[in-house]
Amino acid sequence: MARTGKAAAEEAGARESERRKTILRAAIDVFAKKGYHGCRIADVAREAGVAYGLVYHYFKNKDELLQTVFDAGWGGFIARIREVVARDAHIVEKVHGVTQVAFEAYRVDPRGVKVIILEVARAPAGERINRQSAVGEAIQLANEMFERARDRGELRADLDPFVCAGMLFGALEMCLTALVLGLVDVQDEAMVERVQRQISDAFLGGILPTPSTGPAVDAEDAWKRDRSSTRSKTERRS
Amino acid sequence: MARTGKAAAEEAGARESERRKTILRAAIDVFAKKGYHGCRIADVAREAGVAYGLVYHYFKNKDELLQTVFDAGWGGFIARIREVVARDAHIVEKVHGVTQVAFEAYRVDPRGVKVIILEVARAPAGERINRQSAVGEAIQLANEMFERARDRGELRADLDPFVCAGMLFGALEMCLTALVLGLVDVQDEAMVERVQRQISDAFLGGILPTPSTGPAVDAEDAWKRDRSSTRSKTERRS
Amino acid sequence: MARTGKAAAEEAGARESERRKTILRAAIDVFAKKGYHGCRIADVAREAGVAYGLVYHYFKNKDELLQTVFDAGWGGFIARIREVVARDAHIVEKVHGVTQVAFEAYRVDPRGVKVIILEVARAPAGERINRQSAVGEAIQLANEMFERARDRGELRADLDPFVCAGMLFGALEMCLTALVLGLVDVQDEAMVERVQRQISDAFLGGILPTPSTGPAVDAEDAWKRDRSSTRSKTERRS
Amino acid sequence: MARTGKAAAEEAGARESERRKTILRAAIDVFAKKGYHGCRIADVAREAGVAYGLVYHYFKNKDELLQTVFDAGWGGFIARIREVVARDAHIVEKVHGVTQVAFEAYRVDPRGVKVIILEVARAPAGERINRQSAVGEAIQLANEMFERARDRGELRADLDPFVCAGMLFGALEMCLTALVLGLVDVQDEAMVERVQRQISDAFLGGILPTPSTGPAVDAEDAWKRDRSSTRSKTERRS
DNA sequence: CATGAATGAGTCTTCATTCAT
DNA sequence: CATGAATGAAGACTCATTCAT
Repeated sequence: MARTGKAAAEEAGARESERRKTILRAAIDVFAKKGYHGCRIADVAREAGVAYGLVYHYFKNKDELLQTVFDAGWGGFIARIREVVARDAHIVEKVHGVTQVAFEAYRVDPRGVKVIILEVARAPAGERINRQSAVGEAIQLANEMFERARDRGELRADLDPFVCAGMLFGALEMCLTALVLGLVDVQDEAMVERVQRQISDAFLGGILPTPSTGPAVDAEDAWKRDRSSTRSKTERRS
Repeated sequence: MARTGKAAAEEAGARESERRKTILRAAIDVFAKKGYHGCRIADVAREAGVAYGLVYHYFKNKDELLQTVFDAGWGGFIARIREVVARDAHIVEKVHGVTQVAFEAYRVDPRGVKVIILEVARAPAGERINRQSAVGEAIQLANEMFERARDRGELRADLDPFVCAGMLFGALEMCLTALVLGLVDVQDEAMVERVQRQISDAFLGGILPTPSTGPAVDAEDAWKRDRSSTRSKTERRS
Repeated sequence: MARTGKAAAEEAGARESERRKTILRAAIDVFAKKGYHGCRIADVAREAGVAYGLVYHYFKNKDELLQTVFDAGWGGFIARIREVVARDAHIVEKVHGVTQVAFEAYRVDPRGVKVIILEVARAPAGERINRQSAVGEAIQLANEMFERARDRGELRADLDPFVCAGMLFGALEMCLTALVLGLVDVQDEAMVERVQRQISDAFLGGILPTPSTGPAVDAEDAWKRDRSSTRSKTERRS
Repeated sequence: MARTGKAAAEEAGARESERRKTILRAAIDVFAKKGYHGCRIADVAREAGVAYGLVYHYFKNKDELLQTVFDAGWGGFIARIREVVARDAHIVEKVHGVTQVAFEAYRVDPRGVKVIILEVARAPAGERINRQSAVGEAIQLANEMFERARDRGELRADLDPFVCAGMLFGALEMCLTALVLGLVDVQDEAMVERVQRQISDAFLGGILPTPSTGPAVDAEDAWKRDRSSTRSKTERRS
């Protein structure tokens, strides 16, 4: 092939990739702003500054667009989590690592995280995206991590690894949700940093084996005394 | 009581209320099965075994249906949470109380919880339900709880109440999500009980003030040594 | 059930059927006027004087609409043909019967016949309607008819029943096409009658066993003499 | 001939013509396979192994593509028919000639014939191709042929030339349709030959003047006795 | 109260056609 | 000539909502 043709092709390829990225970026922004169901392809096209039909040149349909957003974002996230989990390190380091990955994702692309959390991470039942490959996948991964930690004696003996996994990701997700939804004024980077650190620390404080029995003892008694009364108050939801 | 007009009217009222409840119940089930956007009014009507248009007798529109599901479920939940928070008790008891409320809701109506969590708790931006009255409301409530606890010295000094709130609800929500999505085999009530207990304990272990410095110290060092390398690995999202 | 409810239901049922028929009729007319691909659902709705969406209340989609037109028209046609074929009668009577059925269909609903012939009878390959259940079905039917006639000695011995079938339906279809397309001025009913009679007669004249060898003999010689020259002229289609 | 510039130009021209033919051939095949409306330009391009836009270099638009297919195929067909009609020969020879032309077309390019028959010969009303230049044109041509035959006394006196024309082309078209649609196993060339011969013979048997009154007489009586009953059975189309 | 036929605005999706390279 | 990215008009289809009975 001639030099020109090749160069042109490369340039075209680059431009194509450019366009595709533009559209994907626009989709993330629009999804973050109006939600998946609340936006039209036209919105994405307008946001991307391209013609209506071009979206369909790069993506089969609206669903695939969301899928791609999901795959790119969540896939990268999971990959980094996996890398942390695979390390041969103490659970303390791993928890810090997971937390770091989650917050770094937020710092790099808060709107992307918003879409992942709000639209796909727990996509409503019956939707295209399999939740077991989203939340479930993450939990499974963390589950393995905590299982190994337990086997190495790095975990409180009375805790199920699966519960630890749920708690860690739950804490991360909910706190990021709070940031994402603007429930917390994220004036400065320091604040985010601070939240991140607290999550790691508090979580670890709860799951590491405690040499001394700790302070939870008497509290437990208070709880037991109160429990039945609380329970009886529960009614069925209409 | 008279058995005449008044009784008839009551009976009629009761029957109406019955219908309404039937439809609401059907809505919860259908939302849980196919998601809010994935179902049609016709689905709700079929599930309830009533005629198409009857849904509109009892509910202004599809949104109000979801709102009502939300209000009934979430409203009740929040009310019970509020009751727990209002108690003059140690934070340990309160945390146990909040956890108990959440799990009791799951035990009583798992599908209702599913809908709340998946459909409305963090309804995508631009949707009818104000998220600040969902997740935000709960977090705010817990925030106050932890603030008071901090003021009473029941909380680790280095923790923001708001982070504690996020962590608690995050842990609860994620673990319930796991149950709700069937990620965990919920063969028996004992398993649920066990998960509930672990969440309380682990969470409390992380947030209560520690008399002894605890075991986290050397781990922290390991973390600090590793941190920068982890950080540098973060790449941009496409 | 109360008298009123029943009457209302019946009335409603009748009205529904009425609407459905109206739409079907409109579809036939619009298909006849603009062709299946050339018309929009909106055209059908407008022609029927109903709202857009109502078409979808009675028919799953555009295709089903065409299918229904086809089933109603062609199904009835085939049924009548089948009745004629089943008669225990001389092939002469049967051919007259088949011809009569075809022309009667045209007299009763020329536009319906037009749609059947132009749009579905030989729907282009890859289309929804299986042609083998259209043209093929008719030919198969006639084929059986002529097979029996041959067995009874009512057919020229040198003719394949299948060819007879093709010739009969071909003649009918082409002549009806001519009428339908307005290639012939159909001023009066007498003209149509006349065409019908001629088709039967000429066709029968060609397929009935000839006592005397007839006049075709020397013609055959002329043909043979000419044949090779004609053939050599054929070129390939680009 | 020089081997320089002129040859190069010719070669270029030939190559262009080659491309054009490739595309046209691809169009015929794709139309035959999926129908005109059922295929996209992309399908044609893929089949031809050329780029998307190249089709538009050689053909103004999709319609022109079909038009060209039609013109090439039908035009050639009509031209040959015209040649046969123009001969100064007995109607017997001419009918054999017309039949021969039709079948030869099928032998040379069955898919081309398929497209002509299914897609354009009776293009639905409102379509680009004027039907009077397709079926109508052929019928008109044959009409003249039979008119002349009638004037020369070569035709049964009671037949309209126009009906003869319709019957001949109808028989040809329907039998070719049967071949084209695979309704008949066309294992061998002999079968096709056989069908061709039978059509000519049977058709001629029906339209040539019969010296003796022939065998149709009593059949006619049976028909007349039966007719009214058949007629009364006609019902309305839903 | 109940019913479900009727309405029609809102969107997705397709695909012929153009155009810059 | 060739390519295929870009355009956008056209139209099928959905489904929330209304309304007459």
